[in-house]
Amino acid sequence: MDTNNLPANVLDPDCPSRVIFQRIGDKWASLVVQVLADGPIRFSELRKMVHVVTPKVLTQTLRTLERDGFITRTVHAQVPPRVDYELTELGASLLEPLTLLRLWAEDHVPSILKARDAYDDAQDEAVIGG
Amino acid sequence: MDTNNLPANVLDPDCPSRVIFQRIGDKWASLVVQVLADGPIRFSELRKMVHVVTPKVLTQTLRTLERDGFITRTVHAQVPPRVDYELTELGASLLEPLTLLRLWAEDHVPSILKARDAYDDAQDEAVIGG
DNA sequence: GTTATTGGTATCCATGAGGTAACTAAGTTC
DNA sequence: GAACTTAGTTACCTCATGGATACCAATAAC
Repeated sequence: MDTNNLPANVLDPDCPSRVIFQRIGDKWASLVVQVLADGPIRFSELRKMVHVVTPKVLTQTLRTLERDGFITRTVHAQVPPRVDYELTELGASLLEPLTLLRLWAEDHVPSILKARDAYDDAQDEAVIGG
Repeated sequence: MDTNNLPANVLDPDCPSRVIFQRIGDKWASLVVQVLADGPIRFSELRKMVHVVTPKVLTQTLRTLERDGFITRTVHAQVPPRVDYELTELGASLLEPLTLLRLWAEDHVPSILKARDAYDDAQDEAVIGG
């Protein structure tokens, strides 16, 4: 391992990649990015798409994504206000790995639910068996 | 949208794929899976690899991964005890998308840090400018 | 009988993530 | 002048996650 060239390593708690890796795993951030895949969208539309997120939390999520360079925020001088959010090139580049992960999750739902049932049954038997 | 055939959709809060998608984003789970990529490993070794995780939290993470069918837990009848954790086929299949995401994160660390600096500078100027 | 080892568990506690609800700006409509 | 609109902000509260610490079981070595 070449520590001079700072090899990024998610397992190192001091490596920025670990922080970034976990930011991607954020409850809302990755969902927002995937909604933005269909093009620019305004705040209220986004709220509807990402079902059940409070304005406060959505704002927090969007600010963080903006700060990290994943999205841009465009305020239109209108009344009532109109604000559009759009993926940057960086944000768009995240779509590919993120989509693969989403597809994996969607594909393996049955396997995981099955594993859970089997595990829970085994637990029950262990308890009954004493 | 065909609701009878249950099209998996991460954006639907009631879809199991959303839960699973977010479990992958768990602080420790995805890290553990990536460590297990190198083959079976015992509890104490795992703790050293995933740097700074308390035994309680590691146990919780491992139990959840086991329940969801990502890993197996093998207890050897020895004293002192030896417990090995190993990826299942399901868990191993997650490695591919997860690795792509990790590589993305590691590759884009500089871009993100740069975006952050630019954003913070802009914020500072806005404050100074009044 | 004391100590060391491994893989945990039990208990308590602090942080913070996220939810609720009310409020604001600013112009348009009624 | 009251109400509606969008895109938030603010204050307040709650609950779960995760951290710190101590302890335990079982046996072998000393």
